[in-house]
Amino acid sequence: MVPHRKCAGIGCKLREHIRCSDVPAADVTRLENTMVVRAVARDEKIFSQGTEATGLYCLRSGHTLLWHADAFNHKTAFRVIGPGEMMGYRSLFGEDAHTATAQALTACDVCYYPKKIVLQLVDEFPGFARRFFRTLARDRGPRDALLLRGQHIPVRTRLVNLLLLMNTNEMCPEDNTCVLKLPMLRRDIAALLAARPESIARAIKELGKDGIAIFNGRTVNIPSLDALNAETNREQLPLDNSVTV
Amino acid sequence: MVPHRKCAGIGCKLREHIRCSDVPAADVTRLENTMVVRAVARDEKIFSQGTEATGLYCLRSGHTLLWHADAFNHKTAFRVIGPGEMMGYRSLFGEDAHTATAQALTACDVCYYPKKIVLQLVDEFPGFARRFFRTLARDRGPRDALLLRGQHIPVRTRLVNLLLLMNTNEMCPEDNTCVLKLPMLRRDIAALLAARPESIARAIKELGKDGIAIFNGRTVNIPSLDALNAETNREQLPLDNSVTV
DNA sequence: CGTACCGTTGAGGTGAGTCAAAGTAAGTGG
DNA sequence: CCACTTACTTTGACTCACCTCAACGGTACG
Repeated sequence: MVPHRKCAGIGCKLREHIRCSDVPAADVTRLENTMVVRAVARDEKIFSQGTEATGLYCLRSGHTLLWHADAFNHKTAFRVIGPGEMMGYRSLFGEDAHTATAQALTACDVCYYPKKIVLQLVDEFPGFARRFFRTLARDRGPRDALLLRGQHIPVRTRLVNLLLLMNTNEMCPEDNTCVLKLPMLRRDIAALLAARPESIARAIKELGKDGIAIFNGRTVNIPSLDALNAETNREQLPLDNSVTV
Repeated sequence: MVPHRKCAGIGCKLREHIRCSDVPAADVTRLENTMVVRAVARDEKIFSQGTEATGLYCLRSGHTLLWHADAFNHKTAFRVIGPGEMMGYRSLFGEDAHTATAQALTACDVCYYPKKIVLQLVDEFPGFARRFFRTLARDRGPRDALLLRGQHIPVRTRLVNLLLLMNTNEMCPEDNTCVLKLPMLRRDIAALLAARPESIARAIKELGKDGIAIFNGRTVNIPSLDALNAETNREQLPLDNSVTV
């Protein structure tokens, strides 16, 4: 697999924050020493809704799905976390229990930073805090939700939005075509789009028939990114994806 | 009008943050001096999607609707801001243009704090920053959206969820009944629930017929809060509403 | 006493959910 | 390597909640 561009160099966004902030080497070492890396198997849960937030998680590799379950266990996925991205920071700073469950879509390597040291660094180093504020404020969750879960948008268009979102996270040639490998099952796509797997299958069939996106298992062939873009009328919003946060 | 409990004493959540933090009196005075209070008429915009975020807004009185417009101007409301609540902080810290428009549902008094001084205080006083982190992390927006806009939830239930959310913001007697005055039009309710005004009217009629919530213009009579709660199976999530943040 | 907007009601159409069943891929053990 | 199990995916028929369009009633305001 081609290494993700956000993985190149350093590993995860938290360390990127650290590196670009006014944190002395001694504290960086302290952070590194308390960090734990854990290998997580597919379908395994990294943290669970309702449990206490004890630290910060960061994906070194793999993909994770964040979902929320309501009172009668109706699961609603709202975010895909890719390599280099952090998760669990909302509950950490909210001082609440986790409001979502993080479940591995693929095998993952997860970095874990204990709450105590993260909060210490935030308190002591304003530059670090500022970067964190920015990440928190730019959390893509609410923004993505509008694109992926708005019911005035048909399922077909929501699926296209998902492809475009996943595309910004993945390698893609510059020649207006693209081959994309989705890390999730149909039922996960359904949970993300607030639809049923059957509806996803039908939308996939339609997109294939129209030559917009040809699905082959989890591999998606996109003959023309322009045509894909034309399917949706979303505006281009700046995303918090770049290496230099 | 009965004064809102969050308005009693100090006025807004930002000043509450300040008061409970380690900020010296001199800096508090500095903040007070740069603050501007503006009277805003119904329907007037406080800030607009796409414009630069130059400061922080806080409602001293009145209600405001936050909505987002997509490329073809399809408006989607996602949050009602009540007295004492802040808005615009997401764009402020994200260093992005506003991704939503704030429009007054009723006449409002709005406090405005320039970006510069807010960021200064955040940098200088960790206790203040910490409180802000908490507010940012606990932003009700994403959470409310699940209750108000999930399409697996019927419009009738979404309307009940809205009543329950508005209820936590308003005065309400303890005897299990409640009279609620909604600050918005039917079309605003529709925008919040991602539905059409006609569907809202039909849901209102149904709730009245069943004696769950009797609408009379913008006044809603709720004979039994228990019955209203029984209409929905939402879990009780801690809200960032209390005066002592 | 219009004009304009808001709110309600009705009739009809449809996208997506539900249910059931068949098809396909992916493991597992002999 | 093949039977077998299991889980995932797709398809079809049916249903329904909500949307659309259109008309009408209410209320505020000049």
